[in-house]
Amino acid sequence: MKSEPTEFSIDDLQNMPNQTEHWDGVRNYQARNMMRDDMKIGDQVFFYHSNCDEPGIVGIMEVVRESYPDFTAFDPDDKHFDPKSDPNNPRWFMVDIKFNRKLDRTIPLKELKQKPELEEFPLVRRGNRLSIMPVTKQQWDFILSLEQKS
DNA sequence: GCCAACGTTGGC
DNA sequence: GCCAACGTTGGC
Repeated sequence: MKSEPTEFSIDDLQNMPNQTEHWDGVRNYQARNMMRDDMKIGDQVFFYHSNCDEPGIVGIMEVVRESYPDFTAFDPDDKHFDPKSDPNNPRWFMVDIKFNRKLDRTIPLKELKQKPELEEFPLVRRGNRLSIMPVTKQQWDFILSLEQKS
């Protein structure tokens, strides 16, 4: 899952009560579907910092609550307000995410792009703009194996 | 700040 | 249903 650290960083997550926060503001159908249909309690998730000095994977979190309506879509004062999302038939969903740990170092996007093992990983594919994307077990293990290097 | 690559919108 | 125009994302 991506977030701009100026908006919400892994430190912000770590400092939340219970180190837990709802992942609101996703307004893309593909990303929504993954939260709504695929993310289950106990699933491990990489936290990715985007749009910053060193874009990359910075930590690990865990799903602690499965899909429920993103209430920020109902609030006209909220940045992510969407008048088309009806509380009786919500368009947008979110999950709750809990801090697990920071990686010992940021694993930069630049480095991930150089790895033939990650050719199929959506994050490094051209033009990818999804803020949430699936990680296979193989990709997960490989990425974690990079943590202690260089 | 630029711009490529998308996704969404809305006229027809 | 097509597609041009527009808006957003996000690396660089």
